[in-house]
Amino acid sequence: MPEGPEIRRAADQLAAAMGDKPLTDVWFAFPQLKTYEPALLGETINAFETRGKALLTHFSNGLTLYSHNQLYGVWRVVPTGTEPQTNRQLRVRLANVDQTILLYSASDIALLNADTLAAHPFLQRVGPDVLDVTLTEQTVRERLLSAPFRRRQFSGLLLDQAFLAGLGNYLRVEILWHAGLLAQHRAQDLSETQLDRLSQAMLAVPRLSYKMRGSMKKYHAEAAFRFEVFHRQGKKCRRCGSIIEKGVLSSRPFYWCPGCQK
DNA sequence: ATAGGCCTGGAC
DNA sequence: GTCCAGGCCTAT
Repeated sequence: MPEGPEIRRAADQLAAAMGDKPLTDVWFAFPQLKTYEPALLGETINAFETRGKALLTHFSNGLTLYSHNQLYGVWRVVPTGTEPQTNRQLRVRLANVDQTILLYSASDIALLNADTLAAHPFLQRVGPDVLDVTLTEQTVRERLLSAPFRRRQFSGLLLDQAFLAGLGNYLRVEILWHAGLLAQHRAQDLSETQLDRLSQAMLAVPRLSYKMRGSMKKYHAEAAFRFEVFHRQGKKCRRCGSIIEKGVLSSRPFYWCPGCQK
């Protein structure tokens, strides 16, 4: 369940399912987490927080479950007592009397306290979250122009969670199309107008994706975020009619419109 | 900046 | 079986 908007949507669903009801079942697959099961039983969940693609489940006793879904982890919500049949590896189960949340396949899971949370290697280095409503275009613009980010090509910069948290490959591709920029460009070389367009797109595109309930059509068949270039190689750009191209940048698939992005 | 490895599931 | 993927870490 990959990029920031999808993780945040999952967090919303988990929060709605668990509410503030006490936990009646706590189960972890990993042996080193099993010792925490009794301590969490009867506790409640204070909040599901996201920091980019990391999900933090804060329990009422002060512990926090850190989980990162990488490319493959997935959360499910089911009525308690109706665990689905699946080939996926169950890693976490938390339940109250009504609802059960299940985390499958994720391998990057830890239980943290206030101290270890602050010291966590990923959380320590992530930048501001693009879905944080207090993050403004002005702040993004200043960050783009600050050292060392100003010298870095967008191909790598937009995937770097230390720059901004929550962007991933489809958002990188879509943001650069919306801003009309090439992945080889650097902030230090942009005009004022280009900087405005980029900082605007960096917030607007992920926020629109979140509003549209993410990009994952398999899970949200109705209305998903619409890609303009991602996975559209060989098709016509809806803005200029040019044929969309595909390549590899920062060892990830990259898509662009040669007519719109120069 | 880039390559390779890790982890897992789905498409083929 | 093979390859690819929306991620991220480490080594170079």
